[in-house]
Amino acid sequence: MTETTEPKTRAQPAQPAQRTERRPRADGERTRSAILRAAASLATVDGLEGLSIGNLAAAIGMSKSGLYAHFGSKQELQLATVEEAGRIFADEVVQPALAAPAGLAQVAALCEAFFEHLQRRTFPGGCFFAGAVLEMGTRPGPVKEAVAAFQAGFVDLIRGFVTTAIEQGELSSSQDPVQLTFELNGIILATDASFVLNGSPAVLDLARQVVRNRLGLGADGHAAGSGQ
Amino acid sequence: MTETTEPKTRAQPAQPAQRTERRPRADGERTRSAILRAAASLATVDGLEGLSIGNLAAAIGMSKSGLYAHFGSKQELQLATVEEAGRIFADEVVQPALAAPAGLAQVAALCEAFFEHLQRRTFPGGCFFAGAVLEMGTRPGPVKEAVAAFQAGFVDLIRGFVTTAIEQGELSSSQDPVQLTFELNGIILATDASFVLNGSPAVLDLARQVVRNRLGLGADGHAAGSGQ
DNA sequence: CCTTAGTTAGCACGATCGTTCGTTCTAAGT
DNA sequence: ACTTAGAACGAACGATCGTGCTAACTAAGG
Repeated sequence: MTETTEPKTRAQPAQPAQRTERRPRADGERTRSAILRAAASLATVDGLEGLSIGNLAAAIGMSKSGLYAHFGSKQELQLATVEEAGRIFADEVVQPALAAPAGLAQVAALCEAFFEHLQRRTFPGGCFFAGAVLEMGTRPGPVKEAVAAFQAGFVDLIRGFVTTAIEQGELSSSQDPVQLTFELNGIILATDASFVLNGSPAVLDLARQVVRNRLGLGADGHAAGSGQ
Repeated sequence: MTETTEPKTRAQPAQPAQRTERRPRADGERTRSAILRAAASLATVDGLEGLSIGNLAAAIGMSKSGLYAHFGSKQELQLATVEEAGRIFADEVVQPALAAPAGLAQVAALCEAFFEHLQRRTFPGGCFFAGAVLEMGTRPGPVKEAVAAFQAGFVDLIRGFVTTAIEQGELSSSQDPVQLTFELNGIILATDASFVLNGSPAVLDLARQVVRNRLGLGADGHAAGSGQ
């Protein structure tokens, strides 16, 4: 043993190169990012458990052992993949919503950003976390915990937006933010399920209309009417 | 070749023992049922793809090859498992709803039957189809088609109930049955996701309240008002 | 009773799983 | 320039995957 007790743990990006311990090389970091991007995509198709080292290595054109060296175990790879998916989700869904004005518009922006996240087909299997929640929910362990934490954070985010909208009088104060948040989360899940199953973006228009109606917004601005 | 072209397909229970072809034995049918019941349960934990012949055989205490003889391939086992899950779902969720009076009460009864289906913990991994839809949605083939068909049938069922409720004047005719069905399906999915992830029946009460409010029903039947 | 055919088990196969090891190459710190 | 250690590789491991093949057992129709 040359140094500390922990053998391999990474995950401290904010370390001031103290003590000459654990210094990842630049090309390694680039490869690791490429691995995780591919892993997040593959996981939406094969699941986090169905994701195999061999397939993943073949997908990015490197050897199993070379890839494996970046993570000490499959579980570490899964955890890093969840992290990566969280970053992507934060970039594509949360950030656009944060850029919107607080209140009802922010709630709508969050939903819209999610729908565009699906429509843009960032992942071939729809929303990473929608699948991961149902897959890992029955598998206790650190991976489930990570997925649950992200999901809880997302729900908290929605509820915060909803609460603000109520405080600003844009939603009736008789509305329960918890219930409305639950409904919006349900709309999001139903949209993802239908989109994944049918592969058609038609459901996104339905979902947008449902969100507008539920939030008491007019039909987008101009063309109201038929829909469905 | 002794008879028809199809080599092994079962799935015709209503056959009058014609021609002395394909006569399954009583003990075989019992075993097959036991296999499928265990398969449906295991699939809600490991997924339809993660379900392995070895695990399943060990779970019911028989050999891999003995079990395998009941189905010619893993795909056939998956198809039979989806069928079995469909039967269970029809018994536990659809039937109670069909027993309710047509109209708004039937919509509520369907949701309530689903919540009780979860609460009773028929499957350790929550709703079979909620998981199967997201898992198989990205995997083209007969299994996905079977899951999609069941899901479509369930949505049609809800929409039929909703439409009847509107026709009977129990719901405003300004409501779009497609949109309301989408919302109810979303509530169901969100309930399952939360229940699977947290394992707590607390979310069921929230879901029940959300359904009542969405359908314009008073808080349970007597005390209207506060409800928060 | 005897025959027939559906069960079931045992064994083994090629493939793939996650994982380990030893080695080579190369980026980076001195 | 020399040294150090991360990065990537090929090969191989034990285990398990789905899938066959064969033989013993047994319920059921004649």
